Amino acid sequence: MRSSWADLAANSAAENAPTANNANNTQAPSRPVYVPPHLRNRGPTQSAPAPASASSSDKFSAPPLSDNVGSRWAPPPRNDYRGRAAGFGNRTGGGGGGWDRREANPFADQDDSEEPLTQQEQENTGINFDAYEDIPVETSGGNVPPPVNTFAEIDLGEALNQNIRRCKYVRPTPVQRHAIPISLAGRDLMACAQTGSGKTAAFCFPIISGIMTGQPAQRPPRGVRTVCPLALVLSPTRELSMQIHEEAKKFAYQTGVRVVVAYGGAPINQQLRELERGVDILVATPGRLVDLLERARVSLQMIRYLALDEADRMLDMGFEPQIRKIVEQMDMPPAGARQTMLFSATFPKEIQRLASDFLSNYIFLAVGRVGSSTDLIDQRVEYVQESDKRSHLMDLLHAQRANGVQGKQALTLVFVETKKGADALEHWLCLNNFPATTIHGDRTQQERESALRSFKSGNTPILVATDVAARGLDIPHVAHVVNFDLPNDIDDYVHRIGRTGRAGKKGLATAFFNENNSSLARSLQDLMQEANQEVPAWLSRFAARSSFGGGKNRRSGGGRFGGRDFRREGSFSRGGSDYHGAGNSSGGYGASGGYGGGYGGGYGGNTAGPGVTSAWD
DNA sequence: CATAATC
Repeated sequence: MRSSWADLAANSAAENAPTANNANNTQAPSRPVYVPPHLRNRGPTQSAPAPASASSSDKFSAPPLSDNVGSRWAPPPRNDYRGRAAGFGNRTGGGGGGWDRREANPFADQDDSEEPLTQQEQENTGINFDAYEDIPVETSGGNVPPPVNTFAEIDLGEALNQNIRRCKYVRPTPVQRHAIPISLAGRDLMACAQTGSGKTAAFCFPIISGIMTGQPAQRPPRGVRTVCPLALVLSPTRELSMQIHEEAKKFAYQTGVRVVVAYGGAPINQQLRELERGVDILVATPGRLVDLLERARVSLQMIRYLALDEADRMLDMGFEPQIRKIVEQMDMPPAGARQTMLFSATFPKEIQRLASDFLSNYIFLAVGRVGSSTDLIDQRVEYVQESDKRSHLMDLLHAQRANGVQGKQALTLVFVETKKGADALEHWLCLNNFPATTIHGDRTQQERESALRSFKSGNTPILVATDVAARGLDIPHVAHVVNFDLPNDIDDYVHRIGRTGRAGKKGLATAFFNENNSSLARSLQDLMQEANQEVPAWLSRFAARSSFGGGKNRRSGGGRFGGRDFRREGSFSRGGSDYHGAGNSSGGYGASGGYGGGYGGGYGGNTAGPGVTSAWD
């Protein structure tokens, strides 16, 4: 279980109590004082660097994982980060010198080893590495750093490596193999990769590593309550920000790098307190961040890293002004003076054009979608009149009920177009004895979070959602995504069905199509064709009828990628095999199989051995 | 047109 605020407060109080007595010779306990990351977590009275014997030559023997479970704190590791100034090697966890007085163990909810793996965990280890062997990768931009095959090749430092082990990641995912070296080289990046492909780690690892190795930050002026994060991660929904925060805390555990989240719909005071305890990486939704900036509680002047998750959504009509305000009109260093990383599963080229304002000499990276070419997601389209949708859904749910494992119904995520529609459908499902709940923007944040929890746990195996749940959310074991109402944009469809078939597992996606969705017919047909799905004849007729002009909804890059570098438009010829290697592509490893060998574990199907997992998120 | 995003 996650530590509640009450727990944290209690811990914090307990921690503060003894130090309050010798407040004369140490930092005032009630007022957090900025301490650069490399000086944090040292004993309160240690003002000089540790003796050289504690430096990077010291070996840290990792404790067995089982030592880290339960409620006790993990033993403080020695972060012998290679290349750091010698003598800073003994940041001890919970030392109280910095702003990490006590850091909740984000791995505390890991199972004890004596407890058998839950079915969920067994499935989590069932990564189908074979499915990734032939994922196409395209990079463009000048001087692209070569990809790596293992985490060991990347020098992330011992603390981060240990967290990677704790996460049970054994090797980097395709997007990580390419994106991490690019980011570590200090380059700006625009990356297209399916959600669930390990993007969070792909931008978190370089940020955390960079903060640990970088110059200590300047102290902000005394007495000012403004905090100055070094990295900013923006995402379009509160739940996604929460998820990124949870992940990032694991990666940053005992590195001395502090991650704080801020989003709306929750009391701001608690978030302010967390910020005042210090922040290196701020994960936020745009609205709450603007609020914090206007209150001058946060300043962006020290930002070295900017990451936009679901970047195409962040730059679409609804979000763009807020993002521009944050990135261009506050006090953030300009492109070139910071490192900017944009990630999304889809990247329409109009959005790429907008996004290029935020980037400087960037590298474009596209990693083929995992699910599409390998049929991990079984996509079906059924012709259903509006008036028949409910009974049709009932049929699907009945069928799904039989598929449930261990008496529990398999998780079904039902997307609708409107918030009212979501409430109505949930109500109707409950009336008909289907355990359903709903998540959308008219619900309180508490309701949204409890709906998501209840769905994830299987207590309410049917979740009716608007597009708030379409992107990025990692909900393991969604067996079925139903597009009760199809979206107007094919990219939204891609994101929605991406909630299933995750981490190399199979999933089912059913869409209800009727005349109201004519404008989507062509792009849906194309997408399904590219994914080797069976396209019903009636859909092709719709597509032929409604797409004379080519349509606004055509996908920008073809099937294997969520997008293609818009800087290369013009040299691009559709349908050829000149997909890779054209232009200034980073020759040598772009083509399929050109970097084979990285996944040669020989784990066929979905039955990899326990503990064998990848950094899929 | 909808969806999301501060109070």
